[in-house]
Formats: sequence, structure tokens, C-alpha cells
Amino acid sequence: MLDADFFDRDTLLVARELVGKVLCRKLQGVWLKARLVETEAYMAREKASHGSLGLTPSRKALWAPPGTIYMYWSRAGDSMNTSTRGAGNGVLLKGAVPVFDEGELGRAQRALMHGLNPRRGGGRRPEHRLCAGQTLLCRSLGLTIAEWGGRPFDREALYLQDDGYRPAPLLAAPRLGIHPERDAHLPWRFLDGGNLRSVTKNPLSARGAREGVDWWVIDPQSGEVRR
DNA sequence: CCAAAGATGCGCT
DNA sequence: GCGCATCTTTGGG
Repeated sequence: MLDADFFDRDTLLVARELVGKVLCRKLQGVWLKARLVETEAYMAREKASHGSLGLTPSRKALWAPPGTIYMYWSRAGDSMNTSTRGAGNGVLLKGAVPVFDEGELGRAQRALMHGLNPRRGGGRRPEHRLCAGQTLLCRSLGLTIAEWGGRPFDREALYLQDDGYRPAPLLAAPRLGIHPERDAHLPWRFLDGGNLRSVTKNPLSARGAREGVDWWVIDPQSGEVRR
């Protein structure tokens, strides 16, 4: 389990390193798992962040110790963040791929997650799109503001794990849904280039998207753009 | 009231 | 698989 020390570091470093980690959540006696393919960093000192809007009761988790869960209602549902080092800073868990075990356990995991997050008209989503979005991830793991907002991760019920997987290539891109005047240009969205069909929106497939302009390959050690 | 750190179906390729 | 219009719910002014 990633502990408080993991989160008590620079927000950009935490956001980068969270890509590829596994979010584990126990529900009805079954461990559900999803590997993060997409995160976004938000800092109180820039205008896109909720931290920059100031400390209110609903946002206080961003001021709580690193590794505290900050949840908020986005347009389409509940969204999950973790606080990091620095008052008002955090990382949004933006997309994932489900991880299923073999056999009977895997069947139970599939049934639970698809049941929690069915397609609108009923029926199943394609597996690679089940957690492809910040609210889809929360829905398919049964994560709500009421239950988890303001709490720390918990090895008995909800935690993040490093299972050795490393995204390759690691990509960076501007964050989604940010208005131009609110620091939209900052390339603080991090993606697993090997799982782009499971991200909210593939930054490489946008019309005219160019490396070095709309997206970058990042060296996972240094965090620098690869040249 | 209304902007907001989204999701969806639909038409097209 | 892509772009777009449309729908959604809530916190905060």
C-alpha cells in the first residue's frame, strides 16, 4: 500500500508516479481493482485548482495531510483526488483500466463493477471503457463523497498499490476541461501511453495533434521531456 | 441562478 | 474510432 510518505512529495511527482498504480477497493467482501492510466495535478498556486478557490468545508481535504481523499461532485458524478504536499494541492484520479483475477473471483469482480456502472440503456460497457473517466472510475468501484470524502486511504477497504507495472511511454498533456484564462496550458495531465484507448480522451488523436505542442513523452525518472 | 477539473448518443469514416 | 450537441447535478455567489 502506498503510504503517507508517497503522497508527501511534490504534486507533479506524485501525479506522474500514480500512473500505473492499482486502486484497490473492498466491496461486499470482494476486492475490486483498477490500474490508473490517467491523472492530473492541481496546485493551489494556479487558477484551475479547487485549492485556489480557498478553504471551505467541502474542500478542506485538500488542506489535510498528504494522502487524504478529496472528493467532489463533477458534472457527471463523484470524482476522487488525493491531497499531496503543500496546502491546497492534490492529484485527480482521472481514468483507469479494470483489473480482474482469474476464475470465480474474476467473475464476481466483473459482475460487481459492471453492475455498479452499467451502460445507460442497461447492459455492459466495453471492458476497456468501464473506468475510462474520473466519475466512471468512482462509479465502477462504488466510491462516493459521502463515504470517502476527507478520509485517508485504508488498507482494509481502499488503498493504492505498486505492483511493479510501469507505464511505457509515460505521456504528458494539458489538463482537460480548463478554461483558457485559468492556466489551461499547463501540461499537468499524465497518461499511460500503452493504454490510450482507456483514457478520458486520447490527446494524440485530436485533429492536428503534434508531439511537443499538444503532448510530450516524459522520462519517468527525471520527469523531463524526452529529446 | 449558473458555471463547472464530465458523459452520452448520434452521425460519419 | 472521431467530433459535436445535448444532457446532467451541485456548490457557491
